[in-house]
Amino acid sequence: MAAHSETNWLTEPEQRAWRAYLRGGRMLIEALDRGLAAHGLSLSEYEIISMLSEEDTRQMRMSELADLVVQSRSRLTHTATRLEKRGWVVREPCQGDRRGVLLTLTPTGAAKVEQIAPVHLDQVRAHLVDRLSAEQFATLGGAMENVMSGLDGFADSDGRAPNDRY
Amino acid sequence: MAAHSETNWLTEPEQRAWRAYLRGGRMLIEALDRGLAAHGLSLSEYEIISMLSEEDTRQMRMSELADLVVQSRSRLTHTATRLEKRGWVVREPCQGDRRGVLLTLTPTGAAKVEQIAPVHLDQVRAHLVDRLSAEQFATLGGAMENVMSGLDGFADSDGRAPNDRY
DNA sequence: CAAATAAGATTGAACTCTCAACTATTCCCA
DNA sequence: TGGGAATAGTTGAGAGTTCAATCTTATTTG
Repeated sequence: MAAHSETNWLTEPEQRAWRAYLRGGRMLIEALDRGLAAHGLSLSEYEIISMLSEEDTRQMRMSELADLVVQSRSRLTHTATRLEKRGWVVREPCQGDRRGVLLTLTPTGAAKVEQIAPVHLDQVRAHLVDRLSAEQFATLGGAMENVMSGLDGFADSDGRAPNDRY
Repeated sequence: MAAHSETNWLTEPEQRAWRAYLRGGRMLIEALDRGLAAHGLSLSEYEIISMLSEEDTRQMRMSELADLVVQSRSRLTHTATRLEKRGWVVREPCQGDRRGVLLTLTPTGAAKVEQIAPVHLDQVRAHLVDRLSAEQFATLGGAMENVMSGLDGFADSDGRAPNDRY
């Protein structure tokens, strides 16, 4: 057993796949972001109000939402403040836990989601779904679920890893 | 044929795959970014010097590099300036086209890439490659190549789409 | 060939995100 | 039950990114 730490480089096909993932992913996100920018919001802003719109109460705890959209709590705080200024969300106290804040979608915000959703969906189709076979897409989804489960709880919402508090 | 524009929502499994892609992708990038942050650089900075290190001349035109790593020219200009301050790259005039700039990896920069590459690779393996079957990973790569080719030339490096210049 | 247009890159101001520090509340347990 | 630790969220300053305008050099075309 070689005890030395020789680097196990990626194989040629692995290398290629990894590059495609990184570059293609960046291109996709950018395209979607620009698509939404034409309607006055960014992809991550859309994710936030869209997630809220799917709750039957139309509200969610800040930290829960931060985890869901993979943003730091601090970032969500700032973004929520901006969204609040635009009238799309409001903060409500969370009864039962006075530390908590419920970010709540306003009717205006809900209207915005409904207006944007079909547009955004078209772009997701055009750039992603329609470019893949059903099987490819399903495999992609499964793969990313694997990735997610491996990373679950990897870092908390403010960037400190679980084992960072020694 | 219904001429109305009713929204064709994603099917349940499509929805699930898309969400996994978005969330898993964000988690992955974030994990890799943090992994590199521990060594003093961000993922996108690493991408830049890593791409340069693979050229036999160890240099690349700004715009070509910007396209490769999917950053706007402006962003690359700023980032290159910061990398230059750290001594990892230098700008050189591009003979043959006096508009051009060749971003060039310094020996120090090359050393940094060599130092970081194995670390980064381990993280890519741990969070992505090792979590997927060979077939899943290959399919993922192929899928993202499809996405890439669909988006190729979709927007230039400063964010203006090809058909934006009317 | 001169004017117009395009391409390569930069600039600086506005905006967004990160990081560390901080307040407040709740949880744990001795 | 009280005090330490963990959780929820915010803050502000610094770092990074975007956007539109600008400058310079190449290329096109009338």
